Amino acid sequence: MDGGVERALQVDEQADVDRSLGAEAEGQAAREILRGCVCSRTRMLDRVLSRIFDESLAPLGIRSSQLTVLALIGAMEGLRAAHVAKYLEMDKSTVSRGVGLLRARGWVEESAGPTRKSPRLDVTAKGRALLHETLPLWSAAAERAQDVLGEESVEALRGAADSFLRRRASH
Amino acid sequence: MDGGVERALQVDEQADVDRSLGAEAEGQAAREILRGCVCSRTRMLDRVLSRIFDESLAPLGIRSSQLTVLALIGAMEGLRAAHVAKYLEMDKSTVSRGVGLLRARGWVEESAGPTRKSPRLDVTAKGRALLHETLPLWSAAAERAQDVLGEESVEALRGAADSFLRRRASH
DNA sequence: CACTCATGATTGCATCCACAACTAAATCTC
DNA sequence: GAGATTTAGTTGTGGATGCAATCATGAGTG
Repeated sequence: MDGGVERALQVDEQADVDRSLGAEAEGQAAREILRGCVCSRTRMLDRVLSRIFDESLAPLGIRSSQLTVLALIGAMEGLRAAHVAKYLEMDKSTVSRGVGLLRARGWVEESAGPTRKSPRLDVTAKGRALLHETLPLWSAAAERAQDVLGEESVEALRGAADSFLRRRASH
Repeated sequence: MDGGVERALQVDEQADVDRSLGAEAEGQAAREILRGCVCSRTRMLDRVLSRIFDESLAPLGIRSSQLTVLALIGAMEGLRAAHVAKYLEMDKSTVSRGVGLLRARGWVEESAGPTRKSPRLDVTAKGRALLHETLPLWSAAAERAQDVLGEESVEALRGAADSFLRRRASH
């Protein structure tokens, strides 16, 4: 096989990426992006974490993304779709479809809200039961995440999220 | 304590929603998940970052996710799809379709690899030109990310990714 | 009250993402 | 070298995601 690629995947990716670059300016751009991109790195971590949590939650037929929405609705009274979108930094269309799935599965229901156009969202009894069932699976996933990412990485992620939430709240 | 849930929505001028988090047991499970879930928080940060980067890159018709793959292919010689999947923690099917898009747009081409079944991937001249063009837009996005998330949060994310990459490399 | 504007939600579209099933090719084993 | 196993890539399916466009409703103004 190709020594550079293999070693990159085993030892120190970044160092080998640098080493495998030619002197061309195009390689510079590629390296610059790969090294420094918080976005691609965060997405990678998201993929790793989602894989772990979704696998753990699979027996209950709910995914981590849906569980987040369900938990939010369950934790706050009188929540409406727009609030979910704002709090979770989601597009309203994503929330709309996500809530649609939660409703289709009988975990969430719409009640008449203060206005006609935006009904309030509530977790059904079935949904509350599910939330209870998810707890042990969720805990197991969290432990596995620690094993896979390492405590340092998980703590850093928590810190990043906390920092962002504080910043968002103060703005 | 977190406080993020309440404070975040307070910004929305919806004081009613603030009187949330009832004392019921079900709310406990929901709160537990919301507060502690690294997965949902990481995904939220991913959404925020992807929004910023995709918006910035939009004029060039490439998304951050595609740019990551393109940059990786451009940075490493003789890369094949399976390597991309491993390095970026993606499913092979996702890589397959992603590379298909990059090829359809003329940014990536397949050359005959060492074996028949796995061709090597190379960035075309057009792709290299694009990589150059992305640099200033990417830098602008990185700056905006700093503004939105805050330096502390971005640094924590970098640390988390670095920590994970080191750990993965040593395993 | 009518008009305007902002808000909340849905739908079309394209992509992102992964699991499962499948095909084909490389590798291993005997 | 033939058969079993592993590996690489594709395709089907279902959900996640966001942008743009749309529609209905709420709010504000004259």
